Amino acid sequence: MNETRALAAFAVLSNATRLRMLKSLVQAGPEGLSAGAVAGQVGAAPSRASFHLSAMTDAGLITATRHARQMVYAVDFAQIGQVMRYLMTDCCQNNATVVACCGGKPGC
Amino acid sequence: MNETRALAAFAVLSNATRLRMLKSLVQAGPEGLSAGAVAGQVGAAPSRASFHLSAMTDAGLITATRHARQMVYAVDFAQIGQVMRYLMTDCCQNNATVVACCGGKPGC
DNA sequence: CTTTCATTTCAAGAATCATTGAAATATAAT
DNA sequence: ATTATATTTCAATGATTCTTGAAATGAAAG
Repeated sequence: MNETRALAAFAVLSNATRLRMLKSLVQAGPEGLSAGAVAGQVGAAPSRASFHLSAMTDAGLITATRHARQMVYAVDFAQIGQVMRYLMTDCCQNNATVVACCGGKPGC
Repeated sequence: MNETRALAAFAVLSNATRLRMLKSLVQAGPEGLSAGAVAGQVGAAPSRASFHLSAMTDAGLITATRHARQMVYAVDFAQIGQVMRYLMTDCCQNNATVVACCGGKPGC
């Protein structure tokens, strides 16, 4: 994970439609969801869903595989972990407060 | 932390100038840095630095306090922790792979 | 009270991003 | 081959965002 990739990841996450798509895909788990299913869950037109799913794929946050005549998208959890790690370590220098929040401390 | 605030935070983090400003402010620690010092460190014109620092302040990632005739900005580590937590928990449902990355596992 | 220093605000233009619907592509079924 | 389904691509439009330099504001010093 470098700065360029992190910036691309944050850009993907800064859009409401895409963030909801990510949540839908997280819920779907490793099986993933078809483009049409994602579009349905977030209430987006097919072309709009495709546009955003491509952006997420290009940024490396999700994977795309064809399954018969549908495209199936799934979250790349390791990549998201890398993004979080970049923010925690490269940006925040493992600041204690930040680390504590991620460690699941209730006070945060 | 809710979706709206998280989106604003990601938008802030998706710009190279702002991400570098954040890194400079992290290095500066709780003392913070003046607007001019931040501008100097990232090589930005005063108006441009002010624009981005305002965006970061509005998103809640940094704090602004006047000190004589200069504005001093400092990272709000708790807020950044909240953003990370939102991504880990609300978006990724504490997925094991994501959590492991943040826990500092070397394999990630 | 004028000057100086630090920062912000403003307006204009450039650049990027998002949305829409129509057309095109890819795959499968009849 | 034709038809149907799923998705992507494309072009046009609209909406945000970014950058720049000039002007305005806030605060301290002479």
